[in-house]
Amino acid sequence: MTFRTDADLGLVEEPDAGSPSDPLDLSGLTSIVGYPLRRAQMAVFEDFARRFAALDLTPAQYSALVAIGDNPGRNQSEIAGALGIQRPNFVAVMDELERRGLAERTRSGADRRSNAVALTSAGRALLARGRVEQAASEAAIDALLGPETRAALVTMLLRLATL
Amino acid sequence: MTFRTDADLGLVEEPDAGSPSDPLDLSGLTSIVGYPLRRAQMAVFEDFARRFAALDLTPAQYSALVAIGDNPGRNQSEIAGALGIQRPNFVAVMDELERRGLAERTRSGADRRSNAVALTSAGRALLARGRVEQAASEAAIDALLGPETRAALVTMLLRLATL
DNA sequence: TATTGTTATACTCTATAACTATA
DNA sequence: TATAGTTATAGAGTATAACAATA
Repeated sequence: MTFRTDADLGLVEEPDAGSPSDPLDLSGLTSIVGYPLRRAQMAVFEDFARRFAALDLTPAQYSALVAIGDNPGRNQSEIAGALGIQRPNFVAVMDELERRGLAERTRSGADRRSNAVALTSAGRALLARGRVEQAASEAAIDALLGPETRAALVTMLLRLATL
Repeated sequence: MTFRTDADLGLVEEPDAGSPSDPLDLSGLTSIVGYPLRRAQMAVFEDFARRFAALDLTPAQYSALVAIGDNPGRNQSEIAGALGIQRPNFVAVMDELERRGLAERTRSGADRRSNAVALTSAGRALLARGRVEQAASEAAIDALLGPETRAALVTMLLRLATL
């Protein structure tokens, strides 16, 4: 397995910049991890928004569905903490999921301060549709990078997240 | 060169989650590019904020300094477009850089609608200090991933940004 | 006293419409 | 009419303080 390590992939200018003038020199930015990281995240999240528009799910909502579905019975703080979402901000996420009948909060018997959260059958059904969309998104990235490189990228990003 | 492709790097729970309970199963998220991408960006941008606090520069401000410094005489729209920043939002960035005496707008003679932008000597000096901080940041990532893997990561991210 | 869920709030980032002055 | 810069504004996303209920 080989990786091209020369920075110039013809990405010196935006695809949607619009201006027909000479491309700018962004070599001072494209080589420093943080900048390509931001640009890649913008592209992937735009792709996510397109694919999940029909399901009306934001990244935060989808990640909550996955986390709750794979960890039923946990409380809000645990789910929010694992997702890196502040507890106060997760309240609105749960409010919306509950309003749409996708998830439920039930006052825990053991500790009546906490809400055990779980998916409804509608939530599980929507999550299943989301996983199909997500698989298509990964397939598109596989087509762009190759499956091995995509897997290596995920490993690198998870390690980078420990910085 | 080899890359570990197994997903589990012990990243199933947040370092700062605080809760001493069982770690949650986030395997449904950590394998799908978008989620590790977001977490990595959060970590790298927090690192950036720490390193650049003394220089009082946000990522957007630093990227603007680099882009202007490497492309003197271009106009605002070209710089903003290349950075993926909406033109209206770039006005405030330039306002602040100009207020701090780091950059200047000069009405172009050829087309008096446009502002040619350039760094002042103070801007060039601060940019030089920023590049030193940035090099230290890259060195920290090198220490975490290894230099070859870091370079491969940058290449992958630039390609992913074309999705 | 500490913790869970919650409210309120503020601050940043981002996106769009519309204005002005130039072309 | 079209474009560069600008203003105003609205919507996300994210962060902290403080409160009520419970432990």
